Amino acid sequence: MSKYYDDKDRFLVAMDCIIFGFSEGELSLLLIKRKIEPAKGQWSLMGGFLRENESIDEGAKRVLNELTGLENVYMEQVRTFGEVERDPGERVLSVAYYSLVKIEESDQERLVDHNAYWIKINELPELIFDHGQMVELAKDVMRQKASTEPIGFNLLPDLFTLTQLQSLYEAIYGTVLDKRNFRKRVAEMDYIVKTDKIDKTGSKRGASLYKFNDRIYQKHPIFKL
Amino acid sequence: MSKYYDDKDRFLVAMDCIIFGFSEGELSLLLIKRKIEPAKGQWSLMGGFLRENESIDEGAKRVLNELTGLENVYMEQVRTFGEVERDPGERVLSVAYYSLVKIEESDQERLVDHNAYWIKINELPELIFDHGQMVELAKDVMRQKASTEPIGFNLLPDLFTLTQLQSLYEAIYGTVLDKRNFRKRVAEMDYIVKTDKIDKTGSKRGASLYKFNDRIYQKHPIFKL
DNA sequence: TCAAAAGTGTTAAGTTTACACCCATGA
DNA sequence: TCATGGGTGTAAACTTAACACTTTTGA
Repeated sequence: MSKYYDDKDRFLVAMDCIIFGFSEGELSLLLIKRKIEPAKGQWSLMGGFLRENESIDEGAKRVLNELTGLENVYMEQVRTFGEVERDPGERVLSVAYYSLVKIEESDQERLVDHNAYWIKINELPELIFDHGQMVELAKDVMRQKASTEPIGFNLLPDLFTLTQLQSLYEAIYGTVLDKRNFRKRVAEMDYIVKTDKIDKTGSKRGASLYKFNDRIYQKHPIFKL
Repeated sequence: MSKYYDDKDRFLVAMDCIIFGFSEGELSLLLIKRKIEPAKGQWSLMGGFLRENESIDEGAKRVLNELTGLENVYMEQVRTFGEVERDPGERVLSVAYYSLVKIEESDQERLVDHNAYWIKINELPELIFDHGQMVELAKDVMRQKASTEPIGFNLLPDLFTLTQLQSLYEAIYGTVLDKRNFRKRVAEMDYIVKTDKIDKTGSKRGASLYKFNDRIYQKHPIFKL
């Protein structure tokens, strides 16, 4: 099998997932209270080991799917963590991925099985190993990406109000945005399309529901929020 | 040794280096014309395999040092490439790093030993495997970083003229910049310090030499070019 | 009828861009 | 003396930020 590289070291490779969700005006992460060694009882990211027959992107998707049951989720690699002693049990490289999911769509039973909970991003517990570092980096990378590409819609229902959209971006940036300026910019993006549906759950008056149209976006892929 | 992870697959892990240099107003990459299999005779990035006793950052530095003899070089991880068939010989994950070096400082003999050449970035040959993709991504990541953090100075001599600095950023962005606007912005960065030295090699009149003062930068780490 | 969220334009401030000439020197 | 790169300021265009009131409706 190995033609050229027989004498080289080989490594365990894990994928760890920073899973973002959005609800009640706040970003959350899906975290695991570990039921097994090592680090039993402590909080960690969902992770899993890479297999021979899959790419690391596929591996990350498999790990995410195992926990949430979700397919076709937005995922992006953050980077690989490779300190020698990062896992005290044994040397493991870990490729960190972040993903954006709609909280309501994840499979509740699987979350229970894995002892997983949505934790608000401003109330994160201490995490094992270097998972805290992974989360910090993932937040930076996600924020940067979300400001220039329309990935935020992955965190919202297919139909959303402008108030929800603004609240999402306020959570991502950690700032308060001006409603009129925000809506002015949204109005310039013709791929954020107003539907004739009204959401009555958020207010008595009701708010128009919008959707993101990727086909239109692809024609003029300019985004800035 | 392995306490928990006995049944998991293990992988060869390489570090591949996208090595940027700057001369004559152009960015170049240090590329290898391979003398060994696989892909003998083709162009590739400098790479090497990760060892048990080193972190991936250390591994990348070792690989860069082996080729150039340089230490303390600016390096940043780009991301990990992990398609199953990316190396047709055998499955290998590769962590791509880019580095910024001063061309004159690299050890000429080592370059010859490795069959390495500086190739202008607009004249790159086809590269093996997914190295072309790595280069494209590294360019994006480097450009982005160079626009918001003062890493470009790693490509210039310690003393440089404003014309050289402008020419560097023109090469990084692939655009022409306005001389007066450029100098206005440089003047606002008090960590780009004018020395009393004059460079006479670039013009008859002579141009003031400047240096980057990291101590001052750290006090107000704001950079934008 | 009133509380609560939805919706809507204008102006000032700040930032970015465009642009042209004189200077110093060595050949 | 002249060709070459070094060095300098201002005004217009554009972008961003600040700001407050009216509408609708269910309780």
